[in-house]
Amino acid sequence: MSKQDKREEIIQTSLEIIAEHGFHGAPMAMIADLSGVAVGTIYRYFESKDVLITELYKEMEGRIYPVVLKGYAPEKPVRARFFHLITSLLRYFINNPLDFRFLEQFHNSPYGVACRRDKFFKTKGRSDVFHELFEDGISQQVMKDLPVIIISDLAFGSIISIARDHILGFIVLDDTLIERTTEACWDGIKR
Amino acid sequence: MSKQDKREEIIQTSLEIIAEHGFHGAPMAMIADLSGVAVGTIYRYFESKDVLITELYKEMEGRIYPVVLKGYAPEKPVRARFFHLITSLLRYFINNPLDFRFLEQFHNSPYGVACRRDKFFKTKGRSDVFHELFEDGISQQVMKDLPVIIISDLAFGSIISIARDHILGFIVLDDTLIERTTEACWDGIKR
Amino acid sequence: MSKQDKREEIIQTSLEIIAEHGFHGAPMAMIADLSGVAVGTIYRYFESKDVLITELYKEMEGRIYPVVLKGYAPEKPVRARFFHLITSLLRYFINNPLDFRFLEQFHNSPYGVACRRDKFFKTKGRSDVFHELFEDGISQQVMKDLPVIIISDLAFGSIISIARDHILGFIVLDDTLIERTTEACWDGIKR
Amino acid sequence: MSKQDKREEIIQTSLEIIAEHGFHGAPMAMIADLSGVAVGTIYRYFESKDVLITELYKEMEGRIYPVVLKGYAPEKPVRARFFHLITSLLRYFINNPLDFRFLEQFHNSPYGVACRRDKFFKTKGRSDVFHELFEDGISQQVMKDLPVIIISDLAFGSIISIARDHILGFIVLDDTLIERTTEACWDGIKR
DNA sequence: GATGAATGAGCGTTCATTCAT
DNA sequence: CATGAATGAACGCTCATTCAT
Repeated sequence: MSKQDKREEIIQTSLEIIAEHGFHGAPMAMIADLSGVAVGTIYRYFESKDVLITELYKEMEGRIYPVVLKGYAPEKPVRARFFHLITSLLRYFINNPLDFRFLEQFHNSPYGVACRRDKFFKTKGRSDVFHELFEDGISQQVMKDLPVIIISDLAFGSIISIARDHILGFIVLDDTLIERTTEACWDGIKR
Repeated sequence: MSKQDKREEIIQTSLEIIAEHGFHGAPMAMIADLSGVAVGTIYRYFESKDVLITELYKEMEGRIYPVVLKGYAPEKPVRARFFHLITSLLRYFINNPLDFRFLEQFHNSPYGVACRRDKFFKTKGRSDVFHELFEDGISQQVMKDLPVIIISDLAFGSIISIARDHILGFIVLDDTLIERTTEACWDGIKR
Repeated sequence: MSKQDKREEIIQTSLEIIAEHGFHGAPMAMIADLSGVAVGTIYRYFESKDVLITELYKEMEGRIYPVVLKGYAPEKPVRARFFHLITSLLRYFINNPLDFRFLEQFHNSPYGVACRRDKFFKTKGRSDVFHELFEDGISQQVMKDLPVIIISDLAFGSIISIARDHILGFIVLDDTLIERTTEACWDGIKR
Repeated sequence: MSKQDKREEIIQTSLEIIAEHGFHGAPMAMIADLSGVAVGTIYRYFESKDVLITELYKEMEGRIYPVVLKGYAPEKPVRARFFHLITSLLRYFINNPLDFRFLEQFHNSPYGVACRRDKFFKTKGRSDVFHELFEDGISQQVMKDLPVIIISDLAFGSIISIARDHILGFIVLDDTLIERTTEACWDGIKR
């Protein structure tokens, strides 16, 4: 097994265990076992459990962005872009429930809060696609004149809850439901 | 100190510590210390830490419901009732950030998932105010014709995210902002 | 077993293991085992291994001082006082080889160096018996006009080496040998 | 880099790290890193860490002896020889504090005790310069009629303590102080 | 020979839970 | 009933040593 493969294996196994059992339910020894490596080996790839988790998060971002942005056309109208991003994200979560569960664990933890705070303060200058979209929407008066962060919460809060319920098996999201749900989100934020 | 008082004290202290430091950051010894009782005593009132946490959650519900339902008039139109419930809940979270932090910890944990699952299957028969409201809204064709659970996610997902950002200090919700935010939520689910 | 007894037991066991195997050769688990308590129990009495070791050192000082000072008469001439202290100390080490071995381990370790440094800087004002004796000796022109610390090294360095060799079994110190050795030490520092 | 060079490099690096951080503070990986070789390579030159340390000690002796013996004239009187050896040794320690620190670590450890014991039993037959000097001194009735080992402790114990305090910065030994200190040592052992 | 990734026993420490007082 | 000292399994992490390349 190559160095890259082993790193990948550890990442993937950690993802699975943490997604299923949470951070405390994922001892390094268990991750090692299920990864088929010795405990010490993990520490060759990740300085500490904290670092492993943080890297796992970065990995996650690296996986999601390309998928969600595939076919994204920044020149299209705000509404179309919103639909593209939201349905893509929703589909990603549906297709990758482990990623979703991990992200939930992550965001609800010291790491996540720190990360959120970081983003909040650092994004002032640069911008991610979502932020950009919301700012466009507001300035073009297509979206409500509310703080970006609230627009963001309205949209993400909703679809994350919905994704969660789908993954827990409380609803089954098919294409029409995804469409109509996104529509509802749009209704919430559009002017 | 009476039996009830002692129980209350333990519940309250647990709430504070868990809200601030999370489940792992709240050892029984610390809870005991700050509650002014012995560790063993906690086990007279709660079979285990798990039970304590679950009870804490029930306690929480018992506190929130009365506050949120205060002045609630089931005979009023769906829209008015929605506004009442959502703004009340939002205000409750704003005024009781510890409760909010605890609930977030709780929902994002094995307990929370189990609890959600329980509720989902048991609520089939009986009904809570929110459920009832959403069902009314849908059947009266005031709300979108989507599964109740999705309507619910649209509304709650949003306002929970917003409450979180307020508590983390990323936004400051004043009365107008609460009003306009609720309005946006309504836009999302109204037909 | 009383609380005091248990603390005493842990102290004594630690002393024995550390004296024989050094700090690294004395894992908490081994100390616990031989003390007849669980690992966790040690942590009720000592915050950490570092603290345990530091306390052990204080304990040691508390044991040695009274023994060495027994019958010490500050009004006697310098030479007599020197003989009293040095032979007492030598005898103490001979009778308590574990204490001696521990002290050697301690002094040769981060703890010990820090402790030495502390003493060096703090003793400027107050004074221990030995310091006082050496200062008296120098000012009365009975001892050589060298820095106190050098006088101290001349005396202690010698008798510690001698005690070590006795404990290792390379020599057998009897009363006459102790007497003559002390005499030699005295010759080294007397004017 | 030649085989000899590599060995030398490992020895020197180990010395520095161990002198500064002690045995536990000197992991093989760190030694390898700073030596510019791979961990595995060290094991080609030294069977184990224990062996490395023991060899390091031998190396040390090999370095000190020539320096201390430089200009040593066995035909000179005992006193002159004593002065030569003791001041040379003291100067060596002052000029090579790393060597001194290492030797202290070494002597205060299982290795050191074993080594001392070895020497004690093996030196019975053959003899080192110091031993020889002390035996000469005693038989010529220039030194006190005490066991050689005690004479040795009187001298070495003192100057090692003094060297330590100089290296720790508690005193500053200049030429006169070295002279007077050696004189004091001599007073201790001379008849 | 040299390499350094892999190993896993072992360490110091924590904390939910028990039970003698 | 209340207490809190005692327990020991479990955790994150280190590092001397091995061995495939």
